Amino acid sequence: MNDQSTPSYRPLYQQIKEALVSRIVSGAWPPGTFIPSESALSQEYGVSVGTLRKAVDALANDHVVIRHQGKGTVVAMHDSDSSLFQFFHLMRLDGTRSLPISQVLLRERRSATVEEAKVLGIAANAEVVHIRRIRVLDEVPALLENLVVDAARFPALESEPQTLPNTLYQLYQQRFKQSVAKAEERLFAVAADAQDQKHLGVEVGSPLLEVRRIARGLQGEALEYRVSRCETQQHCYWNEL
Amino acid sequence: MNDQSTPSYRPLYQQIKEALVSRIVSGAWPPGTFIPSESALSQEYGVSVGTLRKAVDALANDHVVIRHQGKGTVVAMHDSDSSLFQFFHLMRLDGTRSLPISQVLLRERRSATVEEAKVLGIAANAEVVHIRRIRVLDEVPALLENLVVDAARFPALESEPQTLPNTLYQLYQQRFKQSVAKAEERLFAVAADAQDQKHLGVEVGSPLLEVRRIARGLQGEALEYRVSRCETQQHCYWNEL
DNA sequence: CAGTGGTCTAGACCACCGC
DNA sequence: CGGTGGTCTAGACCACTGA
Repeated sequence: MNDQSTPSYRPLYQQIKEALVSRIVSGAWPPGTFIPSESALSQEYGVSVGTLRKAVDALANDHVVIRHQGKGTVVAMHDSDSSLFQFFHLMRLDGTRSLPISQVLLRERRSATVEEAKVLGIAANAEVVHIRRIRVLDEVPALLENLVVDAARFPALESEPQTLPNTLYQLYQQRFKQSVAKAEERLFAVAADAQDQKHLGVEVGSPLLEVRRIARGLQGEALEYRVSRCETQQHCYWNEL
Repeated sequence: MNDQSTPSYRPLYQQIKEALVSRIVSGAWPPGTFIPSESALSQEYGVSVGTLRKAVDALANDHVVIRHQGKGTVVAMHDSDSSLFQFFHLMRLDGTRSLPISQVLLRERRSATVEEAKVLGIAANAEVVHIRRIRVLDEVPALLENLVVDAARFPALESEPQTLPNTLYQLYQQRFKQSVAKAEERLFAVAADAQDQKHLGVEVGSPLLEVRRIARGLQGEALEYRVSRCETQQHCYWNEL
């Protein structure tokens, strides 16, 4: 919900939500740390607990923060089971899900294409880091991923760390202080080309599911543009409405 | 009264939410009608306004009900613009969306297949109504839909009404008192067959997006099983994470 | 046990709608 | 103007956690 049409009046809890987000973005509360208790925060901001709760509720709803009754509220990390599957919608035909392991095929720094620059919101000839990898599920190549990020936002990603982790968003968060908070995906059915044949072991021309994802940070900035091609004999893309 | 000392603790607002849902399901508040005001309902249930609000908030979040500040809260109808697109995730490549018009190709009553019976939760040889239609977007055939519903739950749907409306969920709600509240979709990439060629005008073997949807009612019962095949040259499937 | 988040209350005031 | 939902308060008690 994003209407800035009425600058006249803004609910307190929304202002506080944004204040909390910027404190997280600033690095004052790194992922994995517990934020102050609700009563402490309500005193700090000079509002009632109920109002502060509404702000934190909104953050928890956006998966920015995770509540734990009796313990406290922790800034979401991209390695907790709960958030691992937020951006991974492939599942086996029987409904079970697990994360694929990955094998990097290409990793380079180059100029952005027109499309990439537009999606990432960077200058026309700015540099990007391009990673291509294949992801293996149940010992079968399931996904061929191509992703680009702004090289200025992710410095030296083309060479460091030497080996890339399975879950890149975790790396983005820990090494580059960039948390992926939401994403938009557009899905297409496409015909496999020679590259798909080589890496996924499918016939040229056979149908593949192509997922084009724009991953965004806590404040809506585009962080990554990712195009994945997936075989849907063993797996499918799952969605709840 | 609010005693109900349940063995396992359940928050009051959840109990009230369910009470409200069953009143909607029972037909006491048909879609489109305004439910009583929050203060009236809080008195009726003997709880504070805040607690009742939390119940209604949950309903609004599930799109069961729509709030209108200054007017009241209305039971969701499947013809309001806001809910029309809840279950329709196809959009043009430029991001705009509109609803397709439809043309019925087949409409019959027959025995359920094993898969259909399992999905709909009905007996192995129970009867279903099967509707096949083609949906046209921007004057181009975009979707080939096949859907089945339990014939017992939707009596005489195979023949009445004589002409089917564009938005079937509206018909389900108005004529059969069955509101689709949520759905699960599984997406696949498939190769077009002769039937797809005939109706969508694509080459046999060309890639299509297949969407298999289970539509569920207010209390989770499977109402409809729908398999759609879609051309993704002009359109794509859109999702937000 | 003290401290956290989760529920619930009773009331105040504000923004909005329709008459 | 009265009635609706939306915000906010101040405080109580409950359920859960960990030392």
